[in-house]
Amino acid sequence: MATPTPTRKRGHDPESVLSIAVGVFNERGYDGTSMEDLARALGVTKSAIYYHVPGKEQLLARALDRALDGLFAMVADERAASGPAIDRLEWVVRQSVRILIDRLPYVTLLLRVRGNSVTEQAALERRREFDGFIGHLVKDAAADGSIRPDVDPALVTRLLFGTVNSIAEWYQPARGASPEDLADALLKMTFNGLRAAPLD
Amino acid sequence: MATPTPTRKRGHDPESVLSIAVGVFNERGYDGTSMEDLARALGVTKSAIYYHVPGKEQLLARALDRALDGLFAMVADERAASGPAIDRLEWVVRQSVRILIDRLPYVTLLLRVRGNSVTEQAALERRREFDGFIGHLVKDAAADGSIRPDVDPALVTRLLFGTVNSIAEWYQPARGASPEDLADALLKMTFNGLRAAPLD
DNA sequence: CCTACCGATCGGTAGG
DNA sequence: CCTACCGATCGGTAGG
Repeated sequence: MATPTPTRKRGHDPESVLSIAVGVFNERGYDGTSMEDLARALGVTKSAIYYHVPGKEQLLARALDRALDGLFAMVADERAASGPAIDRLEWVVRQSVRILIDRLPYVTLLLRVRGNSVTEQAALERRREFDGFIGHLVKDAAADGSIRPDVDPALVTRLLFGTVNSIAEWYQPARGASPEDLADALLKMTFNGLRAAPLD
Repeated sequence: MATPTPTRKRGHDPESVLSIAVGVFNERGYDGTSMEDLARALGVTKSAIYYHVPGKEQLLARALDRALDGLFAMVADERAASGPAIDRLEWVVRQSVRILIDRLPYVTLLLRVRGNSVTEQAALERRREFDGFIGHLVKDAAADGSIRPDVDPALVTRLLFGTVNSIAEWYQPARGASPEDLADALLKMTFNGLRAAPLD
């Protein structure tokens, strides 16, 4: 016989609480969101939230891990890859766009973290590690001559992933382009340039 | 005889309060900043702040106006200009980078606004107006065939200014590139592409 | 009367 | 999960 599931009248579990909470965090900002705001969004009282999760900062920590775990899983895959650096860079950009859209609310939250708490500082530290990995890849592409030599690789890294990350500012899953189309457009602009090819 | 200047022992005026406050807002987030935080940064008591400014939200409103006024002054200039759309777009990108760096703390704050108050909603509305202006310019460049036809102009607008705005995430005036060098690098990437020209 | 604040506290709300 | 609360702190204001 299966153990009977404890009765949950409204059906809230840690997972649904997290996903709704992250939505509210992204709407009002983490600091701008009170536990009362979350309670309203969940349809329960403020205190009831503490039945499901240990507290506000734990919700943030779990959300940030979702984003970072996705990015680091990709890094692990890339480390096993070979081929020209610019192709690997293109693959990483494509995967980053995919993860950003796949885990949009979590990545959005991550991109807004400023280090106001230990939880945020830990997330920033992992994010810096990810950025360092990208930086190496761009440097490799510069060293083998596959990207233009007249721009500093560190600057390219920042600008390129600034473009990727900016997608989180406006992307709406319901009526947006597919991750693939979006990555195509982004790579056309950043790798080949917006200028129409001269007709000769 | 000159009227004697009123004694200001600590030298705080609305301007210095604003500039210090915006620094703290950007560090901790607007909602994450208490008047007590501001007081500490100013070296006065919390109450003393109200002698200089009407309140926290007024500080935000004034800061956001600094950013938006700069951007709209540029729009006014551009409306008087002529020439190929792609050249005007390049000019606008260059000026946007200049303004972003010139007014870095104010633009940074603007880019983080989510509409949590009437003040923030008004700023978002002005920002959307600016974005609409850029959108038109990109559309003009697409219509006259000076930018590649295989990417949606609305998407180009978002990605291009996503790249520009992302500068606010990391730029440090002290040890950063000049606005001109930064705009050069950004335009090289987005207009001409990162790929090294093939040797033929 | 003024400028430039301070110490204390207002009514409400925060996370827990 | 709710009712009933807490220690503390929130943005803002009182008199001097």
